[in-house]
Amino acid sequence: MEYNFTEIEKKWQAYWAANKTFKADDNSAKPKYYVLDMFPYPSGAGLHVGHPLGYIASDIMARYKRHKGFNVLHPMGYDSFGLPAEQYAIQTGQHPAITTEQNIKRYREQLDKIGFSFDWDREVRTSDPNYYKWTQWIFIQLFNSWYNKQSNKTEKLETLIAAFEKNGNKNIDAVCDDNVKTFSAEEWKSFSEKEKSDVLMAYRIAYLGEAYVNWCPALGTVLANDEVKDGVSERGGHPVERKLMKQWSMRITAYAQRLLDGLDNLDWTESLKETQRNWIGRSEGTSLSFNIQHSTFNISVFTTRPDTVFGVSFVTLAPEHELVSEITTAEQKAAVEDYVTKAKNRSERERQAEVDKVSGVFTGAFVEHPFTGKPIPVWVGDYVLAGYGTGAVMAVPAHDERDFKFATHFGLPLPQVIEPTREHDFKKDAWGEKEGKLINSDFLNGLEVKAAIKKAIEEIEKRELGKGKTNYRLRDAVFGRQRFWGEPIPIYYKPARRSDGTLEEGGGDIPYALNENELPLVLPEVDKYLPTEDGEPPLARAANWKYKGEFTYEHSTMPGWAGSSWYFLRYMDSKNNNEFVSKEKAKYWNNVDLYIGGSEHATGHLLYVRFWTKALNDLGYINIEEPAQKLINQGMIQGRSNFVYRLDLNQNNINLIVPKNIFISKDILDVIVKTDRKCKEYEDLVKEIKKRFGYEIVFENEINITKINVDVNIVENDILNIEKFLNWRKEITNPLFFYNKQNEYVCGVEVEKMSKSKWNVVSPDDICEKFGADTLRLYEMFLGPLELSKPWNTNGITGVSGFLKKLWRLYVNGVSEETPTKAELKTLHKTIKKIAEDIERFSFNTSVSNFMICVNELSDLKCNKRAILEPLLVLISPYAPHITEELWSLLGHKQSIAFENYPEFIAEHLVEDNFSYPISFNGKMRFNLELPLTLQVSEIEKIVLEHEQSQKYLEGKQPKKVIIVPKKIVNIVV
RNA sequence: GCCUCUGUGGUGGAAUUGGUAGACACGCAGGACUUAAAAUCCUGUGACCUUAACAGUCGUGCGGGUUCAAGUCCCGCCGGAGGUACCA
Repeated sequence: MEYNFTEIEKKWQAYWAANKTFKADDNSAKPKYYVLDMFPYPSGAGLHVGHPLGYIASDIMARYKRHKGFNVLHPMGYDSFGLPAEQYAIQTGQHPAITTEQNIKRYREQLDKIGFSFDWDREVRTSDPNYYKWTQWIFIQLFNSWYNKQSNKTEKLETLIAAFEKNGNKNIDAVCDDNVKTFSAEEWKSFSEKEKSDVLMAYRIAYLGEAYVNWCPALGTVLANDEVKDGVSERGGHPVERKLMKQWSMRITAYAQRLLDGLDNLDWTESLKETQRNWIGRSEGTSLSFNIQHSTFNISVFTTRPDTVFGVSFVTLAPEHELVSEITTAEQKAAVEDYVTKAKNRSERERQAEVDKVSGVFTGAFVEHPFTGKPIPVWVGDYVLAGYGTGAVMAVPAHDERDFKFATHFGLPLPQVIEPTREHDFKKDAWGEKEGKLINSDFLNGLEVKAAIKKAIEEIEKRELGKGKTNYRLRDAVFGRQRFWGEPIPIYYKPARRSDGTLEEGGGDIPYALNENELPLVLPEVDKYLPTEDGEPPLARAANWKYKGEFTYEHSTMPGWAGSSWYFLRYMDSKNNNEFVSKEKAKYWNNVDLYIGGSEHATGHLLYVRFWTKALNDLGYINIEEPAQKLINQGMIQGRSNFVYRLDLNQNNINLIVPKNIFISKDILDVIVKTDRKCKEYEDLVKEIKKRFGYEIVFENEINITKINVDVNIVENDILNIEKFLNWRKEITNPLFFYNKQNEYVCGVEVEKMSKSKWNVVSPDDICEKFGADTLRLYEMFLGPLELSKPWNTNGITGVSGFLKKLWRLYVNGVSEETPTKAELKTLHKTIKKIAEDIERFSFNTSVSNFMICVNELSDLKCNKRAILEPLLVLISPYAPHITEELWSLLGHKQSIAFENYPEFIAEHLVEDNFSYPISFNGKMRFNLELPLTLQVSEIEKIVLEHEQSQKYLEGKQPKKVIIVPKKIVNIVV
């Protein structure tokens, strides 16, 4: 009987679906195991072979844990809101819901072919109103919450309002906007509705605030920091500007310290944790205030180097700093205004591109040095960022690289206050290291930098010039998107009214959240997916879309990360109509035990999901502090592009009118180029062309070659299939292929990202069709360690498919009930041990190797014993589920193999009487010697030294030292 | 610049705690079966030198070090990948 994978795989996929084999149980006595793949966005291009890599690994874990007696939750769904579908809708007018539906269908078909053990009953889609109802619900909870620094927790807004009513805000220690004024209980009570709303807005976790945002004109929307790479949008690569806008935002900064601390207990890769740490960017320092001469204003700066305070030679403000216009003198006004306007209008990209260019302008104003009282000039420079710290720095050019550049550019003094610990040229460079002794610094003189920092902070605090402070680079996350295809933000606006109920002219609008029972706020229909003529988001086009027919809804939608920030919770209870997740189910499933996905989500999704989890935890809805305990980043599978090389005769050849389609095999071309055409291959080529076309080719300079991408699906092991090639490129007529000695056309190879335009996309469907899903699964694992990026190439796939055939052959002639031999048991139990170790450390590539070794050995032993072959099937079934199910049923079983107990490792089968010792002399292995393990070390030494081979290496000398490690090695030092 | 990871045959990779470097697979070479091909099976395969056979020398990016013993640990350098960057 032949191994017919097509039939087998279809049969078992249907069986699993019909029997709901992988349905997870919410009430089980078994221990739980939650294994999750990062939410895929269903793109129009479908899956390529890189996508399933992580899914296969997680599926192996899921199936393995089922064998191990766990109740496994292994769900899948779609992050189905997003830009590409909307861009497509703009181009075609087709509703994104329709294209999304089609794409999901295609994804599902592709996923089904690979034989994953997902519990599809729990599927979720972020664009489904039944799902986004709860995303909106969570938004409302965050809108109605604030961060209490005293309890270090998110709390409901009622506790804050109650406190305001009692004592005003003077005892409140909250994470809030900087500009909140202090008020008493009486004042609070006297505030109008609008005033109260404005005050509360400064405290809410989800808040409407004015901030500099990343505005992307081409996409017509704002973007979060992690959606901007190198000054352009991550999706589409469009330029991004900084723009002051009123935007819905999330106060993630409140969680900065907890997000940082939480990392220590997570089982994530060090690099991923480092990326998050850098992104959060904690730095400790102090604020320090500088009074402006002849003025009541003062400039507060943030510095991590208060020790260098006596080295301050100027103060720099960000162009956006609010004091710039206040303090600029009349003489400098024109120059400053000019500079500020220019700086503000520069795009992010220009700003980054010109990092090395120093620019700035003097304001004409001076501050007093807080300790010496000396006047210090105030400058404006765009190397100071408005959004970080206070938007102002004290510049210490002798000890800070950036200040140094600025100072040397404008000829400002460079007072030195630290004695470097090694030779240093202050004319060339700043001494930025936190090492050395303080000089020229009054009370800090003689101190080491670290001690000086401490002392300086003490002194600053004592004189009430500032306060020790910790800053974070992390910014609040912009939450509104001026786009159509996203969750509507469940907010409407009421015009402000006075306390007597009359409309306040010009009082603005007050945002209100919808009632929970009014959710979901369904995405309305629009005539076009574009902004309105006055630049309002697409939702403003929706006709008659008003709250209670009267009040305007918020027109921006939520960002892509909203739905994915809590989906791991929804899978636990995906059908719940009353809650986003029930407390009991959240308690049972707790968090994700294994999360697999790409490292590109390090600063986006993985930070946001941790943030939402902490907030929901604080509010008491769940009892989970971190979403995923263990996380693995699977590597990227790159494309492996193939090329053909066309000889270009147009320019350099004296005979101009010759046929164009001459293709040279890569190996021959390499020889020709390397020898500069002084080789037999080139002579042959010239002859061949002459023979075929009647032309003598001559090149004056270099040989001209055009490299052409060729569809990798018509190339096998880098050998071009000529017939398919000509079929693919019908326009090529009368071609000449210049082959190598094997009469083959060898293609060139380059590793690039997998993409349609490079003709290097390989679909898993093709592999499934040609080799079967089990081979695809094994091969993707066999390719190398999961975390490593590697190019896709099918060169070794025959080895894996051969292995499955060999496995099949072990079973198809029937099994015997005889007692297995010692050798057979040894092979089996060796494999059980290895595979268990491999899985526990996620080393799936080595487990495939170990299966091969096992099957090779059993084939050599001609093993057909049920007692060996049955456990082996269970071992392999997580990796190659279809073939093992089939063989399992051929062995007479009526139930699926999926829940069979994992075979137990019995150590005694591996016990050996002898060990083959490698005998080394001076660390060099010379020969092996098989010795009984019962021997004492002294006996081993005696036998080894007396061995005839040893005599040769001893050359009659006495050994200096003999090292014997039992069951490992013998090393003799001569 | 900084941070993280990484460097092993012709190729993908293995070597889990310092203990026989190159498992397993591809490729290649030779052989069996076949009219032939495919499929399958067997043998060999790090480099060098040499042989009838044995044996020998070198070898995990480069240079040092620790150790009886280093792909593995330490120091310095070089290359590759990813992240991040006027964050005061």
